[in-house]
Amino acid sequence: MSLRFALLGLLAEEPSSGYDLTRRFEEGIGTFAWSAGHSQIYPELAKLAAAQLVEVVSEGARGRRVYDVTPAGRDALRDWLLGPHTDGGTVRNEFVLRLFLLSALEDADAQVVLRGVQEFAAQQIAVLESAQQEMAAAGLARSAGPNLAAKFGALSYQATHEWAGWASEQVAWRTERS
Amino acid sequence: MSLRFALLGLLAEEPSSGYDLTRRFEEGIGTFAWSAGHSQIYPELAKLAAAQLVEVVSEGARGRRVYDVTPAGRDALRDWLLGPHTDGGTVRNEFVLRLFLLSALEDADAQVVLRGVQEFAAQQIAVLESAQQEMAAAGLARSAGPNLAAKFGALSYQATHEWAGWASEQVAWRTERS
DNA sequence: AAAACCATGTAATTGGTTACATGATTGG
DNA sequence: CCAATCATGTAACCAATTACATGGTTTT
Repeated sequence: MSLRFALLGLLAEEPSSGYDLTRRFEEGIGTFAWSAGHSQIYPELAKLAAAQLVEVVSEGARGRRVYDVTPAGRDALRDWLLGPHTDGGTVRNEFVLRLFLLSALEDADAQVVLRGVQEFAAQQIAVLESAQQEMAAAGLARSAGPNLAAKFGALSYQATHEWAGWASEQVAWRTERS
Repeated sequence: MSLRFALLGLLAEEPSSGYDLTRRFEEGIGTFAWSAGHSQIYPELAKLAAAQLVEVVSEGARGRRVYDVTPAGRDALRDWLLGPHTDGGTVRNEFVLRLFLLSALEDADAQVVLRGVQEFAAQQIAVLESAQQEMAAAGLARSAGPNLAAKFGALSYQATHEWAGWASEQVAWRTERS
């Protein structure tokens, strides 16, 4: 079900072709929230169009078809976003899974991984912050979506960075005690 | 592939039955990293046993079978954790997806959701912190796994809380300008 | 005795990834 | 004219969820 709404939301932000949407899933939204490949996107767009939640608004070269949400699609999206989200849905995140399983490693190995994680997080923070400054400098044409995503990413990586530091201390403390 | 390693990791921390593992996926690891239902776990345990990465270490009432990782399983897990993790894998997180699509809502609606998110995050932080204090008070028997998870959760929710506040300001600013 | 919970499994369906397939357009 | 990229689609396979199915044990 989530893919439907991801597509509706992306189209609500900006009308796009299936190809465009595939690219957009490789950016912020794909890194932190949800991703999909083109082989999943094209059939889903067809279904959404059949349900009249999206429609083709222009056709271009190479069979390119740009979709936009219909008013019905906007309503469906709004209902979903404002509706009850009791369970938060299932989560799949291989990166975080690795972090959670670290305690299965010997201390020295765990420290190596934790240092790597910290480095990676620091690097990502730097990338996102410089991107944000570029965007701000390039004028006010900052659309909400990418901006929200970048901020979310920066804060998430900061949390990861801090966690890795804390975890590393815990492991060191455990090593000393033994 | 990830499920295999999730199971190996959980068993490395503590030998468990399929039923136990199902419950454990409903806690920290399921909320932040990876989850699975029993109908996926039992067949996967059978496959892991066939590959000699896990083994049955005891049988109890009601056909209960407790599994533990074998040395080969431990090696496989270690290789995976220390191996190259170039792409971080795909991410699926419905909660975060909702956040990313918020910009499709009208400002007033978005503010309602953002306030809800902030409240939820604050509440989760409180729950996790009190749980951690309880654990600390209950003595030193704090195993690494749940502890790491709780800390990760607390930091993640803090990031979410901060993000929601920031996003709310952004939306308010956009509202005024229009 | 009944309800709640422990404990395991399989089958049917849906969701998602990888591989296969084709062709147009643009830039160098 | 060649390579890169744009653009769309389907098929085969694997992963995951939901529904079906059974029975033992503990608690009230």
